[in-house]
Amino acid sequence: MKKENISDAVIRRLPRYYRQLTELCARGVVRISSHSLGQEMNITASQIRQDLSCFGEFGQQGYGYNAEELRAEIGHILGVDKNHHLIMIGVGNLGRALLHNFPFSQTGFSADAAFDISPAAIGTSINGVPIYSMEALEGYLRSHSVDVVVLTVPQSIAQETADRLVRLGVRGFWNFTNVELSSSVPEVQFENIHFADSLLTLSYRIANR
Amino acid sequence: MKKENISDAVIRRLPRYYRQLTELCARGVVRISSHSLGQEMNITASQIRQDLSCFGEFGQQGYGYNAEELRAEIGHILGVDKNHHLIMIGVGNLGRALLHNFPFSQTGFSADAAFDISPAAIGTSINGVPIYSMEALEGYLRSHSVDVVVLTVPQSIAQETADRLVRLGVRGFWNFTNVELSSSVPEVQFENIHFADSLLTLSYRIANR
DNA sequence: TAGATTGTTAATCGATTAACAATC
DNA sequence: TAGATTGTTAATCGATTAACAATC
Repeated sequence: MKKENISDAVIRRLPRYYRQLTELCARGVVRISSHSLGQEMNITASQIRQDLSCFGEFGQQGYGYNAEELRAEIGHILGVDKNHHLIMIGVGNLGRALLHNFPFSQTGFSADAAFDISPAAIGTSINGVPIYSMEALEGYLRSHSVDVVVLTVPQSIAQETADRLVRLGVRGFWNFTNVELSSSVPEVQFENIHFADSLLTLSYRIANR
Repeated sequence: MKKENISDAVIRRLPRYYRQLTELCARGVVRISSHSLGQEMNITASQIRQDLSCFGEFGQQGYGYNAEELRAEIGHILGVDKNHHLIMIGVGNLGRALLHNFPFSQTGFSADAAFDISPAAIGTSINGVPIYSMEALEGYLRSHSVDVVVLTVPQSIAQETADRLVRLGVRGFWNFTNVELSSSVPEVQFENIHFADSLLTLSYRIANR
């Protein structure tokens, strides 16, 4: 029975399922039960079946799930088969690293452009992604559709940059600025990567294990 | 009343409290109640008081909390006043970006060394952090104490590298490899930054907002 | 058919929120 | 003192786990 409201915890497990199934498929596994998938992932079979039941019925009694099929279904739920358009604001070390290494296309995104204030960077491109000046932002967004902005700008201008982009119609932010961003426009989605928060939880755990 | 077992959810909120309090202190705020802190963070006052009560009593009835004091207490719980030693394995784009930009010292860590296989990189240093060859790892760990290893190596060698380090005594991993690592040594702690998982949850949300 | 495993309902567990006596 | 706010206990809510009828 499909659910209306799906909890954040469920959504955050979906990419893990997808990752595990991708690996199983690569290993040539054709068929997998919730029980054995759970064993591989350290999760109960119940939880897997509950999670999946939020989105539909993908298995078969007495058989389990077809790995390739389930992988495709979860990929579809996550949107890896979409062609989302993405731009990056701020091309420092981290931005460069992402443009060089992150598999945007495998996750359903096409990295179309980057923007920076550095005169040395403007006009060049990284891994095929052209870098424009920050002044070109308005013009670009008028003529291109952008689903997600990767924010890799300095903390000091993070919120104002986000506000500017929201005014231009952007509704999804992948936020690496370590600033808690917010917007008065309710449908705007922020996904934060807070490196420091992550390391601090590790710091706590190594001291209290 | 201090608690024995503290849930992961609580621990993951601590850095956010710390971050918010740091900002409040910078703004010159001296005194803060759980209620007003909660408003700023979109969290209930109850939850804040519950969370803090896991670690001690830091407030005063009728007054609230001294911002600077509470910040210091939470910082202490997280270990920002420790001098943890950290090394990095794999100095690609992402590793470089972290060495250049991440405020290790502000989080209680000293980045002591990095290791890579690239002959061009070995012998150089980044932001004062020397880069050694992977063969030097055993010797280094015999003579230096290392609390956390930042893993920024290719996926294909992630698990074997982790195993090698566990054998050498490492018990904390900050894992950027996008591989689900595990160890048979129970006290080993992994903290994962899975960029793709993060972006995929955003992909889901912009399609289902 | 018999065995296996699903999807779903019910039971349990844990985390969040509310309430309030204690007290600054 | 009166008002405010804590720390903590109790109530609620939601998420995880267990159970099981349905069925491949």
